[in-house]
Amino acid sequence: MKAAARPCSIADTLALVGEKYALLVLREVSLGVHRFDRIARNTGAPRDVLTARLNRLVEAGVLEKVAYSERPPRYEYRATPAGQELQPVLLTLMAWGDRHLNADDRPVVLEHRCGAPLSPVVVCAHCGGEADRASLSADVRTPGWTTTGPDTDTA
Amino acid sequence: MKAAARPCSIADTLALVGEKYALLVLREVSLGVHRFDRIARNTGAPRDVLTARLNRLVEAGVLEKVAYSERPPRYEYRATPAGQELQPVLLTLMAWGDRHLNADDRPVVLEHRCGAPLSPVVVCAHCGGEADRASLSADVRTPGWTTTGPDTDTA
DNA sequence: GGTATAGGTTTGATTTCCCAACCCACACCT
DNA sequence: AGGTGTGGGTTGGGAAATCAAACCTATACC
Repeated sequence: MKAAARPCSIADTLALVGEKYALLVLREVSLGVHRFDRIARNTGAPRDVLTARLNRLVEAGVLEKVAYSERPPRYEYRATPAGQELQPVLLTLMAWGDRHLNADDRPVVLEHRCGAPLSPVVVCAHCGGEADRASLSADVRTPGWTTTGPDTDTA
Repeated sequence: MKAAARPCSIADTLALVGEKYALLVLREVSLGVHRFDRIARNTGAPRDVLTARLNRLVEAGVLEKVAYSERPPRYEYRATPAGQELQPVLLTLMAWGDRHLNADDRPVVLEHRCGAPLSPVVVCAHCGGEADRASLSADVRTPGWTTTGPDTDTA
């Protein structure tokens, strides 16, 4: 047996969208870029890799193919509701890069409906308080996996 | 010339933490697992890959090596402030996986200070309103790059 | 007919990833 | 003193993913 890793939704999500370019494809789609050629150029993904990513994301229900031409048959890629729910991941990644990598000039600035440039904050849906390190405690539900690792591991 | 991809903080951030296992390493550190062997087991990362990731994350200022023993010299890895600021990325990834991949039983449940199990929501720091697709508009600051691509396009 | 566009597929070279084995310095036990 | 265990890696070679460029199919445009 092969010493399985910790069961975790982060790992499961990354197994789907953690491959190279997958999240950049989602970025483009969510910016309104829906067609193969343009996604390829905007992300820099090789075309064969892009084909693989698109198929996988469609299969996973994150994107869907929508016909925009009958003759010749042509499709574009749009985010499903599940795909749109990945937007928070993109927002938090962007916020971190804006702060730590591109502090002096941000390549893209999102404007919120309220009129301000968006700085995204993660809060608790229940109380509205910020969800940072200090305000959270983990409840690990898999027997043998604590925050400090599996106790006396079976070798 | 080589048809550069869109300038973007998401891409820049992923160039750092988008390689395989990088975010899982961060997950472990943020769960209180700081040592090489245990991080290796809990993430499933091969040891050489883990060595490469840890060095890269230290070099990038996301993790730091802290000595916990002089003789023999031994180090553990801890998140810097910059590393702690990646927590929102982990939270949003986990939330998506909890909802779409592990809806029936979540492997880890985080409890917020308020007592409720955390469901993280991304809001605008300025007005506190939720930041979803409909409430955002993009301002692309790099000449030639719009939301529809570098040259002409119809949405 | 010739050219352009859109969305791929194929080919072959280059990078990563993976995994088992090995190494080193020390602690602990006998 | 010798043997065993632990922590934190490094090394080597094979498997898999990525890359760039060329190629293919179908249709529209001139």
